[in-house]
Amino acid sequence: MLVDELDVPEEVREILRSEGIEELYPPQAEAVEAISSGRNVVVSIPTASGKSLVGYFGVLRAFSRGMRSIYIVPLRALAMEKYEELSRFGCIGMKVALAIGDYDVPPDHLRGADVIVATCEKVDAITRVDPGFISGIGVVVADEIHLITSPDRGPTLEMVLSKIRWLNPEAQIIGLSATIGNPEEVAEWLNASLVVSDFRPIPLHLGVYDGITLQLDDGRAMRVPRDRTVVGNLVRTTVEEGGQVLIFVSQRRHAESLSLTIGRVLERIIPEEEREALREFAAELERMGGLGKDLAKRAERGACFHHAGLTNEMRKTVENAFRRGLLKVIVATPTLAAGINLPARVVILKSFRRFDGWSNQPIPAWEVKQMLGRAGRPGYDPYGIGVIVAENGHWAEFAWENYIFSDVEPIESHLSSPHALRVHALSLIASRLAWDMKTLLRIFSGTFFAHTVGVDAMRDVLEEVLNFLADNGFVSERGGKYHPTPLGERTSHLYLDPLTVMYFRRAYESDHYSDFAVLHLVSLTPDMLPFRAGRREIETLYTYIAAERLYYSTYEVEEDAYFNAVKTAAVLSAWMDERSQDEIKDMFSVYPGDLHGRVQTAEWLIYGMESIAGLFGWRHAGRLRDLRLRVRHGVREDLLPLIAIPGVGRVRARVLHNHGYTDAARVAEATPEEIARLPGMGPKVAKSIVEGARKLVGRRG
DNA sequence: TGTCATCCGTTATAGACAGCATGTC
DNA sequence: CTATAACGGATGACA
Repeated sequence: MLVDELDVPEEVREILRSEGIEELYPPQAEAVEAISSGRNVVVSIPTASGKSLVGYFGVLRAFSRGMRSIYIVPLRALAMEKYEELSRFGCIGMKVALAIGDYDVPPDHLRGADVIVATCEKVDAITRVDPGFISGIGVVVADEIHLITSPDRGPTLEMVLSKIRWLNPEAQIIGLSATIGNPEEVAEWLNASLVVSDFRPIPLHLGVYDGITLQLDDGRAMRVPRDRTVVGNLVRTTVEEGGQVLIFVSQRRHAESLSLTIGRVLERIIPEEEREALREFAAELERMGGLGKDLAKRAERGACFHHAGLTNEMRKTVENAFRRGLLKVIVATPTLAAGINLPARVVILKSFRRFDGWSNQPIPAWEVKQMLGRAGRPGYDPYGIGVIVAENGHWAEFAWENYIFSDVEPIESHLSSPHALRVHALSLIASRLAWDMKTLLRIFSGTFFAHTVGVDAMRDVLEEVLNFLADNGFVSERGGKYHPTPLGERTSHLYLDPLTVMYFRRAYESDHYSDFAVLHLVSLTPDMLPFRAGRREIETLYTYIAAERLYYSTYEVEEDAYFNAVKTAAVLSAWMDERSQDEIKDMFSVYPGDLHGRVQTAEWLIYGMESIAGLFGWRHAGRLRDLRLRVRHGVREDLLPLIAIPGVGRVRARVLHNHGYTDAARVAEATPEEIARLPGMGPKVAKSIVEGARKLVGRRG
């Protein structure tokens, strides 16, 4: 099918042609045809074979027929990517909105949008507050629908789709998936046409490297001597031929050390004219400080590491340099596997076993396919090569058998877990979509779980969960009918796990207050992933326990969890004590990216705690606001009056404070020239800060 | 007695969604 | 195929 035949506005066809797309790939064409029938569609095709375009077609077709659509993705970074790509079609008058935790567009903005790109949790949150929202939606694209199989987040995706079908059976569902073992089951569940294909626009060769021979699945074999890093020569050959390499490892430390050693391999083969650009790029990273320096050291030689400990800025910088072809190698942890689109000619899976808390387990085949599937850069590479590194003959055989010559696992639902049912049963009752066992089961019977396992299998857990919710005041029960209590309603709207609220209650029932105790409490809840306290660290953490009166004692909680929460609270305290990211890394071995993530979670939970405290008439509720702002901005108490000024964060606020500008009013009285004389403030910044302060003070009256 | 090499036991291990109201250095 | 690499303390050789 040619782009010219595509049933979309001519402007859209022009945009596609301008990107070099003249003709659809066969599976794309098949999917487009299926979507045009108006039926639900499940598309299961390999990574990097143009799935997004299929989703975009669904969205565009909806728009041209006057319907609104939702594009559901699993990651915020993906949401931004899709948002940007869809925004290109703005010329046809289609309004695109982005709805994710951080960048929430106000609901009335969402109402005016034709397409909403959102994470599945966000869609869930919207339907909780306003179930009627769904009725105006014509098309729902569920990208990466295989994520249903994820134990922690899969149930949400499954419930979101089930709720949409329940509330709006007319909505067309388009499920996009990488290759999975049981696409038929998914299609059956959604009553959808199925498009399955293993077509790849750029041929992909898979192989296994044992340190001696690179054996490919088409029979070719090459002798590649191993170097100290095992894969050094593989990398060198590829880069010499003008390709780029993506290496996946299972530990951050490995990513950092391997990228350093690989750099020595590259050093000799990168031409002089590229080195200058690399030095510039390294200087850019260097300026970011901390980890940026580690990156810079490697960047000069054309290799970098990539993991979730990096700040978003560093991640994006590294990704862009790779995309521009400047960076030759990225050594990454699985962050990059499921994330944004970043192909390379050669993808090497350096270690396919990952520690799961018990032992080093082989990772599932679908993850391996997702990583290796990134091999082959459209427009640059004639082919892609995906290499699995095996330490010995045994593991080589394992790789061939389980990863190359075998099908990927079927996806399965984990909706019947107590955690998932607790959260989703409450949300259904809170949004008044269900009010008794019968109505709950009716909605749950539309889920993938019910389709594959049967709804009866969740009955017992559901009953337990309902008792839990009733016993603890989240719902009230009379004659088998459940009503949400104000507590249940707040819990659901705040998107909190009821168990988290059970932890909050310990504080509400206490007359005691301390910032540290609240941080510890928040870190104990199931909604926070705490930092891990090392064996050695625990000793030092006793200092905090001795100095602070916490809401829980060591005897009430599992020991590890207890100390992890103490460490998390200690890190957040250090952040609020205006320690720099470098200091925090030295003190606690916590990376900036991780810190930022926990800060955000803590802020959300403190907000939740603050907003529920009223229901319990907690005397100390008011103190949570200051704590939340301090966590958010990473400042001591005395800076709170300053960080309200636009353009002022923890650093500038401290500078202002040190020079006698202790609140917004004093800043407002200053002249921009005075402020500009302070260290680190340019005339431009000074002007905007003073203006911001004046506006702020003026608004207060 | 001080320094360095080696051995051996110990230790740590990937990722990332959500509320609300607006903007870091 | 039951991890494993890096780290840190202890020990011992040697000057």
